[in-house]
Formats: sequence, C-alpha cells, structure tokens
Amino acid sequence: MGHHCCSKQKVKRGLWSPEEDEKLVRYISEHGHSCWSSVPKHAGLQRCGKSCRLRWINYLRPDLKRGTFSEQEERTIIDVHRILGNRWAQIAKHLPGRTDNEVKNFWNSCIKKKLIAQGLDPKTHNLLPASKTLLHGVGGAANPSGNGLAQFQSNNGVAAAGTTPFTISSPAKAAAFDVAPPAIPPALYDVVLPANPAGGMLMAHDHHHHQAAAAAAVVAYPYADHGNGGGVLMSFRDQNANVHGAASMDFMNGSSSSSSMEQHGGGGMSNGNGFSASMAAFMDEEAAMWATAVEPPGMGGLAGMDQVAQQQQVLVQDAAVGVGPTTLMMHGGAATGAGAMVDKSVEMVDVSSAVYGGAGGATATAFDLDLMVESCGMFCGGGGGAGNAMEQLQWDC
DNA sequence: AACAGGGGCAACCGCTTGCCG
DNA sequence: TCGGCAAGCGGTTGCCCCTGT
Repeated sequence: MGHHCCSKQKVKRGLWSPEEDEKLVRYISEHGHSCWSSVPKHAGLQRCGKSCRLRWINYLRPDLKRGTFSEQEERTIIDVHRILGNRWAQIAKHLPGRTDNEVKNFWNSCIKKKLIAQGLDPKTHNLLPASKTLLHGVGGAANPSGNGLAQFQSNNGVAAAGTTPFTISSPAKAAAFDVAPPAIPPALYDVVLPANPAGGMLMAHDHHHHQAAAAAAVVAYPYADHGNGGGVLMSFRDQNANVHGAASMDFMNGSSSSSSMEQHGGGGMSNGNGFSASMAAFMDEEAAMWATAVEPPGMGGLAGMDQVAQQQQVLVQDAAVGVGPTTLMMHGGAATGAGAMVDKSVEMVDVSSAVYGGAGGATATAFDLDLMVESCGMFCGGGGGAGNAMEQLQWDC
C-alpha cells in the first residue's frame, strides 16, 4: 500500500540518485518545505512527498552529522534509551546532527549486539537470565540462598571476592549490618561503586525522610576516598523497624533479598527486577519520572553546580514499586571532599566493577555502571551543558 | 575468482497524532 | 464533532558491500 500522495501519481521508489538529491536540495534551499506533498511537483521529482521528506530529514539536511558515532554519542544513546526505550526521535534529540533513523539503525546494528554480548537485555538493560546465572555461578550455584544478595549479610558483610560484586568497605559497619539493627535509627544501606573516573551516582531511599536522609548521605559520603575520582552510592533507608539489616539489591540476580521494600506489602523490589525495577520505576513513566528536581536541605547551592562538585537530587515518586518516595541523588565529577560520615547508621558496600566487567576485572566493560553514572552526569549537566539537563530531558520528552 | 552469508544503512510501510475546515 | 490531510514516528524490508570460504 502506498502513501496517500503516492496513490495519486506515478512515483519513483528506491534509492535516490545524485540528480534527485540535487533537485530536492535546491528546491528546499530556495523555497523551504511548507508542504511536503507539493515539494516533488515543484522540485521536478517523480517522488512522493513523504519520500522527499524522509530523504531530506535523514540524508540531505545540511545540519546532519555524518559518519560513525562517537563513544560519547554511543553512551548517550544507551543512557537515554534506558530511560525512554525505543523512542528514537526523542533519543535523537539528544544527539545533535543525528536522525532518529540513524540512531535506530546504529542501535539495531551495533549497540544492541554489544549489550547482548555483555549479557544485558537491550530492551530492559537488565542482565539476561543466562548472564545472571553465569555471574552468580560460583561453583554452579546461582545464589543458593535464594535470597538475592545474601552476600550483603554474610561473612560479616565481607563478601568473598569473586563470588559477588559486592564487598563491604567497612567491616565494622558491615558487622553491625548483620547484627541486630539499631532500635531506633533506621537502616541506611548504601552501595558504593568505585572505579568511575568520570563521576558518580548516589541513590538513596528513605521511606519517610527521603529528602533529608538522602541529603545527609550525600553530604556525609566521602566521594573521593576511593582514589578513583568518583563512586556510586546507593542508599535505602526505611523507617520500618522490622526490616533493618535486611535490605539489599542484587544487581546480578535482578532481585532483592528480604528487603525492606518487600515488607511494605507493596511488592517492594521483590518483583524479579530488583535494581532494575527501582530504576525502571522512575525511568519508564516519563511524565512522573522526572519529578521536579529538589534541592534538599543541606545541599544548598547545588543547582547550577559545576561538573566537579555537582550533586543533584531528584525526587521520584516510586509508584511502580510501591515503596513510596524514592530519592535519587547523583553527583558527577571528582571528589567533593566531603567530611566524615554524619549518619552513623550508614553502611557502605563496595560494588566491584566486576559485576559487569567480569570476575576480578579491574576495568568494567564498555557498558557497566559507569554508564549509569555518566548517564546521571549527563542528566545533571555533567557533559558541560548549560542549565539543568534533567529538566531539559523532562521537558524534551 | 566465485560464491554465500552477514552487517550496515537507506528507504518504505503503516499506524498515530495534530491541524484545519 | 467529524472527516480529510499532512506530518511524525517506530518497525520492517531490501539492497549493497564487505568478508570469509
């Protein structure tokens, strides 16, 4: 079935000849394209208007950037795709000079395969089941405890290297993590991802004090202590005294252990998606996702921060997983030189880049949590962009 | 040198959306 | 409000080229 316009006239199809290109370019340059259906007629082309439009948009437009995608562009595509999915036009808006068609083709021909090769589902950006097994498969036992990230709670919190992507950075705190939780102070579970030279990310969930707690965590967390210029801190805090010490997130297994969220009765993160669920919760629904960026108490002056010290908090209504407000905090750039930990309940857990980069890998593969971090950096304007990129994305979408 | 297979990319198809009379 | 039309968009197709045998 042809286009509406095509049915009315004899039109040529297939590849465009240089002569046709020249005619179209000349006409558009001189007259513009107020009405595409009339363009072929006036330009002397045996094409339908739709074909002309596509040719112009995807190939002839003077502002197009031809050539291979840069690594930065590739990461941007991955980052935005993780949020928007196959909305190529929206993704392309974040790549000046690139068309949706180009982005789509690049994704299908290149990026998708890379992600699959790394054991990631290109649709969800989650680990594929086979990869989960592989990553978990120490001695063939894929997390026999069946509680997701049991490593969080085992061995006094010091997970055996090579068996888990997580290691507890502070054995003392880790031990405290395993023992009876403090009676009053809520548990705050942090996941710190080092080995990110470009920036860091911090996520915090506090069921009741999401803003303040997250802010405290950010302020308290010594970003630079890993000596690698950045890190990822994820913290989940819940006021529910019944769930202390139980929360965990399983980046590999896609499920959480006896997490606090589970005990909210809202499904928590025990929906098989684990970390991804929480991410997806604020990624999938664009309208609700990028809720107003919040400058939390104690983080004054964060808006418009420079790349080095930028920190941004985005309050997200985590309706999808039913855990109440989730505070997502990000920071990009290198050290902030934050002081000592203020919140003594904070537990920090290192996440080895080997999660995605292979066992013992000091360097993660091209797609790993770095991307999340850089993604956050992008949203926070880490790419040097002006203004609040998060808001821009929100509005762009 | 010839052929097959696969990858990359341009173009097409068809559905959705928005505008206008 | 409704129908027609144009544009936008994502999915799919098919051609061309490269590479391996």
